[in-house]
Amino acid sequence: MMERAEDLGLSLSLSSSLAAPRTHVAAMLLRSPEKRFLEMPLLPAKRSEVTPEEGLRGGSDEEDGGCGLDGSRKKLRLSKDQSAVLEDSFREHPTLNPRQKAALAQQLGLRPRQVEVWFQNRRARTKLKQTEVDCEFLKRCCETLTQENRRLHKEVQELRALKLVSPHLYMHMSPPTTLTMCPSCERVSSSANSAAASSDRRSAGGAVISTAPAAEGAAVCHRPIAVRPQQS
DNA sequence: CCCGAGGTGACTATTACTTCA
DNA sequence: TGTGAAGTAATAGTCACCTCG
Repeated sequence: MMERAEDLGLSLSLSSSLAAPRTHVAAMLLRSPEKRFLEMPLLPAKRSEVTPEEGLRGGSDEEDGGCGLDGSRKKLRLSKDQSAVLEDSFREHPTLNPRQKAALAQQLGLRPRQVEVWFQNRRARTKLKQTEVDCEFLKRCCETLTQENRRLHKEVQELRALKLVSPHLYMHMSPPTTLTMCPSCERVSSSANSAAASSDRRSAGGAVISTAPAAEGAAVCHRPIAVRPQQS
């Protein structure tokens, strides 16, 4: 965009220290076909339409480029050391200001544009991964809630059946011990307290959760208003 | 040796924001 | 003070290359 890759005739090379085959990757780098373009003059990629003046202008990163003579995209593989430094830096601050970018580039023997691209990709891929994790988490939440909902529906049906068969027994039995949470006020209530809570509601007007079978399995908050005794 | 999947460097298009005339 | 153009940075989407099983 702003930083155009029209740096004609610039060769892409790792600094000598980084080129040392200390790692598997670096070693491979030196013997693989990639090596050929590490020393290859770079031309604009699909930007063959770049005008001569653009080509000479040179972007803010005048070391831009990255493609071979045939116009294909050629990739530099970062060494483990370089990646580690970039990772550390990313953990510290996921976005770089120009000075940090330049410093990192110098430290790693890369072009600022490469550092910039690395951070762009890192942000994008981190976000993507996080989205996947979130999605997975929400899926599990959904499954759990669906199961819980099913269970509550079943419970309601059983209670209704019981009420029809023997109302006397139903009147005197202790309520189910289900814990429920009001979706609106998020107060958790044990339904064993519901009877007391009902009377409580009448007297104090506080928000309570109705666990009456008629609630169709959904916890309903009879919340007139948060009428809690003010603590003076 | 071939092939597909996954990782990753590089690029383009788009959008949002800032600055300045 | 409001406004449009230009510049800049970030992001989304994609391509291309490479490695690995």
